[in-house]
Amino acid sequence: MPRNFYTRPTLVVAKDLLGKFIIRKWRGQNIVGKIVETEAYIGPRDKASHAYSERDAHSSLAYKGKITSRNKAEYLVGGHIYIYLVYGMYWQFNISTSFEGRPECVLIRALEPVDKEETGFCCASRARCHSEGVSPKNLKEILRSAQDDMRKRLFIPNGPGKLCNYLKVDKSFYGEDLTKSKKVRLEDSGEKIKKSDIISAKRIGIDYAQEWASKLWRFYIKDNLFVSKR
DNA sequence: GTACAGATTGAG
DNA sequence: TCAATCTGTACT
Repeated sequence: MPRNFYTRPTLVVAKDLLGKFIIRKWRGQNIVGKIVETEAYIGPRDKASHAYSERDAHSSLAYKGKITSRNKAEYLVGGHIYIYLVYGMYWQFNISTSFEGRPECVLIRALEPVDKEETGFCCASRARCHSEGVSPKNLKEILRSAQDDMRKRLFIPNGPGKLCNYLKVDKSFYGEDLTKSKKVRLEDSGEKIKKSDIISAKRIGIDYAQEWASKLWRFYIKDNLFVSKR
């Protein structure tokens, strides 16, 4: 995706990211996932944002926010990777949005695994149904068994920490430019997600953020099986 | 230097 | 419901 995709308003980007492919080049192969769940963080007034600061939130310079060694990638022009560790063990993959100097970003919360076929991309779940000769009706059962198989390796990218494991990304991707990187990029899948298939909900794990905790800034594709559990 | 909470997760 | 696990940040 080009720069001007990422520099639009953060809530627009967060919704528009649904259905896009993340393509990670790793050891000569492509690891691909379709984005199915996102969350917007709009600092520094947003108390859930890492750019929030009590001191700056109400000043006329409130767009500035605090800058630390952890959150400085949030301030880069849209299209850069902001990645950090939570709870001492899980990486969180974010994409900066808006202009340089504006600490706004989108957290990627879940992907649907995608296989790259000779004919192009297709969804792994569908490919597996096809190869095993089962109807999509039995998809849930298949996914459950696949999940059992892979649980130990956290390979199912249905959560923000798990998708980093799936994509093989870590702190070394901090500040990477998605429009230029040779290791990871975003691509339009050609799939247009209908407005009625985009669900808005409260963001997860930020109950401390007071009035900002109730903002409906989490977006996911309706009925998609890879949306993180709640 | 030290204390402490956290944009999660899977097990029980 | 709970604990694993460790870094960034604030504060002494």
